[in-house]
Amino acid sequence: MSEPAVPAQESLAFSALVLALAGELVQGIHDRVVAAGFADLRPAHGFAFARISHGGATTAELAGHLGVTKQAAAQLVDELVRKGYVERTPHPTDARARLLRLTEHGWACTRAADAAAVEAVAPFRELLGPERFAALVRDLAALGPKGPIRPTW
Amino acid sequence: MSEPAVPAQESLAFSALVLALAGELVQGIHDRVVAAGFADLRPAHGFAFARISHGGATTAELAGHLGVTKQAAAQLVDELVRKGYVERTPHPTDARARLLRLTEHGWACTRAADAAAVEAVAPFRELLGPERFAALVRDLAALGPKGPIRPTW
DNA sequence: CGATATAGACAAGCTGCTTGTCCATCGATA
DNA sequence: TATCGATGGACAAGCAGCTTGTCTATATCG
Repeated sequence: MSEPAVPAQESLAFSALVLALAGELVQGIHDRVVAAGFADLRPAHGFAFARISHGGATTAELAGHLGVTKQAAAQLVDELVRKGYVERTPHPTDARARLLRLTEHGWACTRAADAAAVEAVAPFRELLGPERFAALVRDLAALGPKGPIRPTW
Repeated sequence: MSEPAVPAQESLAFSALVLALAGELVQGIHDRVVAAGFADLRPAHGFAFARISHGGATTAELAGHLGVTKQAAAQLVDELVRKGYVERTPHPTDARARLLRLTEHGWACTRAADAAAVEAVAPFRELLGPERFAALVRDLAALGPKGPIRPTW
């Protein structure tokens, strides 16, 4: 075995770096979103917003994307509806289902989260410079990670 | 404002990619660790192992690193002790504190987790090739993310 | 038209984390 | 050395987010 000693170190460093970076991003984004006035949300809600804003989501569908049970998703949606971020509208073709849609407040939060993400990433971008940063994003994209899908936080 | 339109897109893509990648890594590593026979652990334990294996950790210290309360950390340590991964030893200079140490079983798990991380990263490494992957790791390291420290999952 | 699957809701329960309180011991200071 | 605030750790109670299990209404396929 002992052949890939350096690659192993590199791979370990890679996962540690990605995990550390993700933690820092989550924290940084969440802090800014809270500071922007959306203090009644937690990081985990981000993925739900992403899916709902994409359109065509039902509660069961959302549950699948978040990797949780329907009840957990229903509870989360309930909370977001109570807080005015999401509304349930009748589904055009399925009388059982309810189509989820962001309210204006929900869209405002989404915009704030996007701005927060850009701000949180800005120092990294400046650290590497535009070219190297662009290359970094390109290489990360090339890895084709299959899923925000699962929150895991 | 509208000046940084493309950078904004790029920054958004960056955070989305890092988060997606982190989720995939967590899942991939955890699955392999479970498959290696350590089924009684959850992803969140990883950070605790990392800190304890580093040496010199007490429960309160661990709590700080994990970003949770002392009680939560104490509970987690209790569980790891019960399951045979960690042992509490007397602290050499502080009669209040207990020094945390991995057992042989704990070290075995750490080795399995490292191997799992390397395996989980392998496809990415092959996708980019050794040179581009090394450059990627170098650039990520240059960002100097300050903390595994906080689990957030 | 009948059988099976699915969207969503209701109920109960568990687990991981929190806050609050307490004691023993440490470190600094008088 | 005696005292006092700070700290490591433990105990207790409570909460929030998630789970499994069950039910109804509707959809879809034979």
